[in-house]
Amino acid sequence: MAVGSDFSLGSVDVALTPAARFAEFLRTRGKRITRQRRVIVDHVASHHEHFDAEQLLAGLRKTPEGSRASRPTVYRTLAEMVDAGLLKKMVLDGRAVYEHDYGYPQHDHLYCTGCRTLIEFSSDEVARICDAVAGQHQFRAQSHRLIVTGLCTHCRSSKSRSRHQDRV
Amino acid sequence: MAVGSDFSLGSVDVALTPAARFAEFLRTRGKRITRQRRVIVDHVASHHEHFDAEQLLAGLRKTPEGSRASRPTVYRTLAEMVDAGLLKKMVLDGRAVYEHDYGYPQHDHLYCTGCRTLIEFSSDEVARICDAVAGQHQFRAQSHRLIVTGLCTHCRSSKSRSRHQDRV
DNA sequence: TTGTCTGCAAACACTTTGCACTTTT
DNA sequence: AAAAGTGCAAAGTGTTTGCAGACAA
Repeated sequence: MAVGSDFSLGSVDVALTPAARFAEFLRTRGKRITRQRRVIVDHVASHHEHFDAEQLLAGLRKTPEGSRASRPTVYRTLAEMVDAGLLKKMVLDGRAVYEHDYGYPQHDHLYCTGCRTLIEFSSDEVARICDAVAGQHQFRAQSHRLIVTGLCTHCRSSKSRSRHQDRV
Repeated sequence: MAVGSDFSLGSVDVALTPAARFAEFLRTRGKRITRQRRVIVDHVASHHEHFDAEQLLAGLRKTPEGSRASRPTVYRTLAEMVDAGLLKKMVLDGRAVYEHDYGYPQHDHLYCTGCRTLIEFSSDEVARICDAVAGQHQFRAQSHRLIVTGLCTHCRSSKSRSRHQDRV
């Protein structure tokens, strides 16, 4: 993941707000800082849960500001935010789910097939293993994704009721 | 190519051929052993690489036998084979990829975004970590999936050429 | 002004489904 | 004969794209 700041005067990068970081990203790419892009980053930055495009769109439409961002624009902007290193994308049950990646520590997930909830956890062992394995295969690891699928306490109780299919 | 005998006199389950295992699965579910299901399992069992529905369909259509299995039937049968524990499904670049799961040891993958190749590796440490983490969160782990994304040696050379987008 | 962005509608890839007919049991 | 399976065509999902008008620089 190439993150670096093009102009580093001190310890710049880390202190930037997501919006500022995105603005910088756009600027260095000759892209424009439009109203919709601003509204979208702000909205995303103010919500810290995992979300998908549809949820974001729904959230935006609750505000007069965000109502003006269309679905295509939301999709386009999400892709840009991933490029900018603000968001991380993963695919669950056939749709893309996003989470914050800027200023957030590396982590992995437990995924409950009952309630479709993601639980975060950290383990530096995982990263260590990835590096080791990559090395053994002359592979240049860029990132990894570990998802432990199962049932959370809550869903384990109502297990027999809910038909939890294992789509991956 | 279906190999073995359907009647094992010694150690049962593990010794079953994929086709036999599938037949048993179908039987116990009141499902029927049709020509297309037979052709599909046999074809799948005789190819040991990762594949997606389209590749399987293409492969089937090269044989007179398999030509009679339609796309919907292939999809339906793949789902059944996953249920039967013969195949494991994962999603990469927006389409489902299958791999053998019957009689194959647990493993994880390195995924090259350049050539979209999966490289298998095993690490019991990973399973250990998953269990540990699940325990800490009162989570009942059913399975896990670890994918290390990056570039293989080959693609690392032609890195600048190939536009390797990071869809996940 | 210039060139990027946007919204719309249509297109997309992959997968699933309704239904009349075919097969297995 | 009864029940389950199949193929076809059509419908879904979630996401992407072509294009003309809107807008940031």
